[in-house]
Amino acid sequence: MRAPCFDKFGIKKGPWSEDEDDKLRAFIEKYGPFSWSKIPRIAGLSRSGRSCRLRWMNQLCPSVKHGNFTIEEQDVIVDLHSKHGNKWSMIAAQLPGRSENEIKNYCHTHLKNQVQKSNAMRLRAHHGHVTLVLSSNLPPSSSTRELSSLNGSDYIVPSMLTSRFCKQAGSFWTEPFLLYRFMHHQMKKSFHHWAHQTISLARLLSGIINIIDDVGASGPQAPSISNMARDNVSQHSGGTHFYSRYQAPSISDMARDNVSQPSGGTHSYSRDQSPPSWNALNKRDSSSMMIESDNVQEFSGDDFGLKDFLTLGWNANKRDSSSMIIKSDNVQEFSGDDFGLKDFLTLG
DNA sequence: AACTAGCCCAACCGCCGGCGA
DNA sequence: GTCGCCGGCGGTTGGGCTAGT
Repeated sequence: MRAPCFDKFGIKKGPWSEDEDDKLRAFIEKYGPFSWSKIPRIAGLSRSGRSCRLRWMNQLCPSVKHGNFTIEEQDVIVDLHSKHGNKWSMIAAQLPGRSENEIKNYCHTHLKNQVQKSNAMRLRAHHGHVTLVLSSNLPPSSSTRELSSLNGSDYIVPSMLTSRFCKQAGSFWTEPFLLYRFMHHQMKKSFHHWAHQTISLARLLSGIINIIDDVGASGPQAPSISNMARDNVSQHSGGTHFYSRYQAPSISDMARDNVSQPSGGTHSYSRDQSPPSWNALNKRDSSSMMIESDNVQEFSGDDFGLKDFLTLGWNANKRDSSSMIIKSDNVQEFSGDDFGLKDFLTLG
């Protein structure tokens, strides 16, 4: 909060005192907000009319609700924002008791944070169901505090699982809020539908949770992303720090170069004809964005299922997220020519 | 315990449109 | 027509607070 001060006209700025609040409240409750420019003088406040208006509208008005947004309110915000953009007053009009400033602040913090953390996903045990929501694509500078926002029931899923949902990711980089809308209104719904309709997959997902839970509870902790950044460690695997010179094309590069997302078994990347290795993909940006498959069951099949994938030594914990959290004791299995992304994708 | 990073949010600011003189 | 005032809107700031190191 800014320290209280007076401008050259003697107008006070900065936080409101209780006394000022009382004066403003008493005045408006008695006379109503008839003229903001006159209120401060008549009410005996050394404030600008605009300041009084803001204070009343955002804090003092009895109809203003304070506290966390409910899930329903969040959904409304996401939906309306996706339709109307930064029309805070319009959004606020649909949320009785919420000021536009509050909604604006909410969007600036929560939604943008979500966008920054956009590429991997996490599984969440939720009312007995499994839901899939986006988790973090955290840059190396991300603080552990950001990571700590994952709650205890969030589990990180190998990024390959996210691929099914990334076909619609093309606009993520140009219109970030679409991502959030997509998260809540398409992905979640889509995943519910998909998970419930695919019995084997549902079993698989349940298995993943159990595996991750077991491993995460007792397994070794992956290094924090901040520590990895500090140590210039690009990837952690089975206790060994990987330093690779190979750089997979970043998603932002792909967006810049207008490279289409690989999809449906035609997995290609025009800037680099050889498919990047799984290892390399995990290094930068959202590897999962580049992994695409229409046939998710291939991950649960006998030839090479996700369960096998996990039991090959993949591990996860609850501290970090996205690919950082997934480590492998057999990472060589998934890199290089012997088992490249292409093979991985075409298995089935 | 001290330090750091960054989240949170109240409050400020500039801009714009409406309206009356 | 235009000038100034006012209120509304959206963007930005800055300091408290807190979790992580």
